[in-house]
Amino acid sequence: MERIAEGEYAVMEVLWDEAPLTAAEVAERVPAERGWSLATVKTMLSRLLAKGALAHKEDGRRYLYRPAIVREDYVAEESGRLIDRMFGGRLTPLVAHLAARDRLSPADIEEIEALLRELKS
Amino acid sequence: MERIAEGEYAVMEVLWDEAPLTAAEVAERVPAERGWSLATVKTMLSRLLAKGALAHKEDGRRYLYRPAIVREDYVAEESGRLIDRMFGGRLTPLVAHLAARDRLSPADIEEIEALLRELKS
DNA sequence: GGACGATGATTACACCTGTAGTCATTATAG
DNA sequence: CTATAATGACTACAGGTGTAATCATCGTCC
Repeated sequence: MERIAEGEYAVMEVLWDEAPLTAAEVAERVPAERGWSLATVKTMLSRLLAKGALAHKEDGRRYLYRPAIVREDYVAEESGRLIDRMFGGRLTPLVAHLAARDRLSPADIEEIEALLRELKS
Repeated sequence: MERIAEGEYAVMEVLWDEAPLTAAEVAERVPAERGWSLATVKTMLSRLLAKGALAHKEDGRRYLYRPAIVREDYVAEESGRLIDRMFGGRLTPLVAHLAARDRLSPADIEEIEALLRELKS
């Protein structure tokens, strides 16, 4: 599975949320902050097709695009990569790190504890 | 703080671990899997200097390199970026995700629970 | 004192990425 | 039928990145 770039990821998000879509529909749904032209979105779509991250089906003279990779898999790969690089593959140091940087509210802590309790049962 | 590329990060790791070092010493310590020549390491060092991620001190006719940014800060930025992009800024979904992908052993769960207990006190 | 080795600086180059513009084709509106 | 609009394909181009090679300089060994 080839690497997906930051910008391309924005396109994937759109299609993971709703598919299939035409290029124009994708362009409409990309977050406005990107300020992308339709041409830019089309470039992204082509590159993602070439990378095998999207699939397409002909619909008359245009394409309907659809994810060819599962979001969960991609997210797993990316988070795994970060945790491997920065935390020696261990999640605990990441949690400790975020806690130390005040990225964890008491509510977060409660929530994670509840999740872990559930995992054990 | 400018962005540090994947390869450059390997050099930062070396210097976060031990500093100051000369270019040759850094090259020796870069993980062998990279298979980098000394020239490549020198390029990395120059770029990191230009980005302000490293500082250098002259030692005769060579440099001693030393990190100019704190590892904790960099790691915080990168993990924050990933969590924002993929988990809407919340840590809980990340933990849930890793659990669902069997990246959490019972020992991990224990460890995180202990950490959270400590955080609450 | 001249060859040699180490060192930072400079240059090289292909590939990826962000950000489009242009082109050929075809369906469509009038 | 013809002008127009939509669409994918192709082209463009600057900046970042991986991966070096080359160059100029300076200290050192014989």
